[in-house]
Amino acid sequence: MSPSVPAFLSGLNQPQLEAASHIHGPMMIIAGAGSGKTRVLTMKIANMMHQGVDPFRILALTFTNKAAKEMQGRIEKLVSMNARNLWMGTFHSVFARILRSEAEKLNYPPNFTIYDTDDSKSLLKTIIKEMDLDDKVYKPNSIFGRISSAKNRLITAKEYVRDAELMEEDVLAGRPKFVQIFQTYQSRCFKAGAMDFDDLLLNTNVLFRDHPDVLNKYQHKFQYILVDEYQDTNLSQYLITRKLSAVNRNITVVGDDAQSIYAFRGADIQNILNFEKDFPEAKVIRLEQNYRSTQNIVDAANSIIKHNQGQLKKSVWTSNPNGELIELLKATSDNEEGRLVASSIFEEKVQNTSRNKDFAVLYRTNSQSRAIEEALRKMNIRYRIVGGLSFYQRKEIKDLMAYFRFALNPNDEEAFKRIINLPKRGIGDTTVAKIFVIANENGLSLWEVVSNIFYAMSGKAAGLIDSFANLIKSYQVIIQAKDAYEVADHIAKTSGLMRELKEDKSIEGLSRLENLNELLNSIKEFTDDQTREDKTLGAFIQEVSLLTDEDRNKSNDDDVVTLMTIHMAKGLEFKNVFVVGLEENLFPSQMMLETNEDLEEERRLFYVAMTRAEHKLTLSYAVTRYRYGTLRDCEPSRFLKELDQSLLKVSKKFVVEEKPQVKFIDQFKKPTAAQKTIVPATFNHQISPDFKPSDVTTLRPGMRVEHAKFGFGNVLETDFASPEKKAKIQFEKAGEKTLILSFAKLMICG
DNA sequence: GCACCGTATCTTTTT
DNA sequence: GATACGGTGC
Repeated sequence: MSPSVPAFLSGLNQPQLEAASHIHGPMMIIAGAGSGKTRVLTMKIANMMHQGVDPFRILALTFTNKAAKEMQGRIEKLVSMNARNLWMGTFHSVFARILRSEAEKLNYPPNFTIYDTDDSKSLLKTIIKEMDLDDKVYKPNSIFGRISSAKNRLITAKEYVRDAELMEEDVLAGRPKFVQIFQTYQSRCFKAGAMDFDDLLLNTNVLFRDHPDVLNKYQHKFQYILVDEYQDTNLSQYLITRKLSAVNRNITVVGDDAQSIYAFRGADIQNILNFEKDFPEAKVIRLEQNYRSTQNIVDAANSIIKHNQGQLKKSVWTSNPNGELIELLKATSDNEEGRLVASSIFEEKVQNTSRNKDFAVLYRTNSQSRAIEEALRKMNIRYRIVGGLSFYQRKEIKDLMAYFRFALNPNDEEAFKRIINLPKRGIGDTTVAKIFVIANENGLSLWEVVSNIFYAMSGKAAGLIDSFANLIKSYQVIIQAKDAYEVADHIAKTSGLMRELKEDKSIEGLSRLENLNELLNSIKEFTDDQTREDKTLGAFIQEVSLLTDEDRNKSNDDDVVTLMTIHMAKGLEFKNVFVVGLEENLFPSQMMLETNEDLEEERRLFYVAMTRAEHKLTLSYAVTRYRYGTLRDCEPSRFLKELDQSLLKVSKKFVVEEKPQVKFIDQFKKPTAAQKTIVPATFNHQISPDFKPSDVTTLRPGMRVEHAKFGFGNVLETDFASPEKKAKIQFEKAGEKTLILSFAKLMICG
């Protein structure tokens, strides 16, 4: 142990302490779910500073910018030092910053635009149209995916053309022109002074490859490098960290191969599996004690993940109490699933005085949020949806931002397309297409054409374009003189965007106007921040273009239920977690059933979802669900069968389908529970004290059984032939039911 | 050039 | 069920 162990490390367990106090040399921390990984990382950085390392020399790559900010705050408290000079953030934001200061080495303007996915796809669409290709064959979505995956493997358009194998693939796949699209896309981005998300990482690699002096500079600047969620790095990110740490070799990577869930965007689990090969002298630490979850939750999660092959050796355990069993809710429809979840939250809140923010509802796809939302709204439970359509993806926000972008970088083709005729100024698609043709044929930039339109065109359209160009020029003048808020406010008011929305009196129009005002407010906050040196609009755009929705959400302590995809939930924890939609073809996703690798990633995703829960985990599935606009039958997820059944408790809760108009009939049918449609109800079956589920394979017609929810009944028939083993049972009170035996807990009486 | 309407396609997940 | 696109009519 080093001579001076700071007091703040005293609360750590042995492996945690080892991880935090060992500063020099490479280290891999294999951190199981809930093992205090963030805490260790925070402590380790704090300890570095405590030992006298200049924060300016530390680079910490985190998964979200928000995580970075929080960590920074905690570090400052621990060492009572200013941690502002720490380089901390996501790969994308840190290297965007570096690329800006080195931009001219790559012949990019320092104020280059960052294209988001929408921009990229829209540009691809334009190119495909211009090339006169069939967009049924060349689908912008899949073209984008292929370009992205090439770039993440560090294959530029130039290299792609030279790769006979890749070209052959394209020919066989019926898209021989792919590489031309790739090349055009790349040169159009470059001409527009724009990088897409993948370019940020790719170009960092190019920068380091072609400019050894620059690489050398950063290798010496960043003497200590820490990478969180290392299992989710792709080749591009992996090479960046390996290059940067090659000199000092002070690299700490933290990760958990069991939580690798980003293969779809190029993450390579081999990066973490091979770390010891890259750094043979690496110290490896395993954090296996889970402090977050109850024994039952940890056991349940372990019972899932053990179905995967090829994991690093690691056994997550906990000394926490057993806690409650994992509850399983079965719903008849997606809407009922929502109501079951909402009423469970309601009940739990009443019984245990829980707060809204103790709950999270996690799902596989964003579209599942709607049913949950509706149910929560009806029960007056406040909630917040994280992700989905993020604030900065909303049309009105993108529109105003496009004005900002275009004024700052008038070669930004995507911004131009958005605003040239918005609000309507009589410049249609034909004219816009003409401008691009003129620019491309004469080797001129977009702005060169637009700002000198009379050299290229005449007539009414030319006049309209000219006045648009003059409007932008007037903005460019103001940008030089005023701060971000003043400029933004001016543009919002004079561009006509706000006027248009003010005239729209519909609910949507109102909320759009509100959103614009919210954007202006956040810009005001930006300029009011006293610690900020650069208050220009350009600085604002740069900061904002890499924020995720979660980063933006500052009102963290709002008392609301959180709704989000499992992907967004990574790294978070909640007292009560609901994982909904556990159905075949939804979770695991239909698209992930082809290969075993894909299926294993889905399983890891389920593992991540389960391990978010501290006290109570509830799973749910629906028997029918609306998909593609029609009601479809669903089968319970295979993951439910993989789960250790002894940890499962099939819920006694149920909700009656809403039938508002036929109440009086309901009263005869179900006198106890039918009126209140939303409040959870139970059959008043008093479960026997010695109730113990029997081995259901011995079940035969005529047997008398007890069910936890439905009470006593007689077996009418059994079906062991179909994959889902079922039994039809006549219950004394609950009526006739067909139960799936792998889920139903039945005790054979007598 | 633009507004309206019918049809097609879609849903994995995110920086 | 929602959006995005293409076609039609003004």
